[in-house]
Amino acid sequence: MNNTRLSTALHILSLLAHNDGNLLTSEWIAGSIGVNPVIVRKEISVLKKAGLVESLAGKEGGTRLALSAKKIKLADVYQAVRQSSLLGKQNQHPNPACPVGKNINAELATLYAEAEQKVLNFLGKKTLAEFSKVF
Amino acid sequence: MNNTRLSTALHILSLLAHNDGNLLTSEWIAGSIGVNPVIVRKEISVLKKAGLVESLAGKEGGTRLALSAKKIKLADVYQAVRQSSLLGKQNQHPNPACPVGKNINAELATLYAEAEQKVLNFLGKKTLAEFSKVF
DNA sequence: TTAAATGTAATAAAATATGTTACAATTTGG
DNA sequence: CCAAATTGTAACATATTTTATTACATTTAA
Repeated sequence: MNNTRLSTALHILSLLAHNDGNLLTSEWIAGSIGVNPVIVRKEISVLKKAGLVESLAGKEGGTRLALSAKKIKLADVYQAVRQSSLLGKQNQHPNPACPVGKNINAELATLYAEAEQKVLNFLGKKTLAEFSKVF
Repeated sequence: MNNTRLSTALHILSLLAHNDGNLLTSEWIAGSIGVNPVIVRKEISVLKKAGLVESLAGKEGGTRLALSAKKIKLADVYQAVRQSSLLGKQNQHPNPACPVGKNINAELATLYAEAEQKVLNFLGKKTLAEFSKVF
């Protein structure tokens, strides 16, 4: 997760939470984040697949939350944008002739999954409403 | 942490733990991981600064643990290789004229630090000895 | 004194992430 | 119906990060 995707997603969702029901355009959102509107549309596409937002095409179109901000957990957002293991990639070509090389990736997978679960538990207790109420 | 550095470090340390006291060369370690020996030496350099391993230069040189595997916590390893926030980068150019843009990075920093602390707590309970005993 | 190792800088290559352009499809209002 | 504004997405370009490689000075044991 060495990228800005979760930050971008939380920024988008915070803006939507602050404009409850109103449709915001990707261009307007992009202006608040300071990125290209296409980046915003791509991230919105991901959030849409997760059922967190909905969009209307065409003139006067835009995006709004699909759920109340109280019902959106930060864990849902994380899972929507998540691409790879939190603690990193496993070693790519471990030597199967070595007892450590042969088994390390399975062991790492377990460890990383457990660590990630701790983060999910934490993020599962926080809602978008709480996160965005300070703005 | 979208890289293999923690995996590589744990692989190195597991090999050292399994050869208690013996000096292992970067070339030998690299052969088990399946990477270039210079990658191993660079990672060892980082682990050395953290006080986890020690090396001897010259012929018959190599690297060994500087502490018993029971005294090395996986949190120490994580902190040694850690470079950036676990949950990613903050947004780079948020618009200060927007209430959300103005404050989001501070809010993200707090959230990300708390999440990372959960991982540190988890990894602080695990030792290298436990992690590597299965090999 | 030679061979084998570390330590590290410099560079190259590969992989990821971000940005941009373009344009079809959709939808509203005039 | 038409023009304007928007989404959705593909294709491509650029930038950044990660990994690999080469080179070589330094250290140390036999």
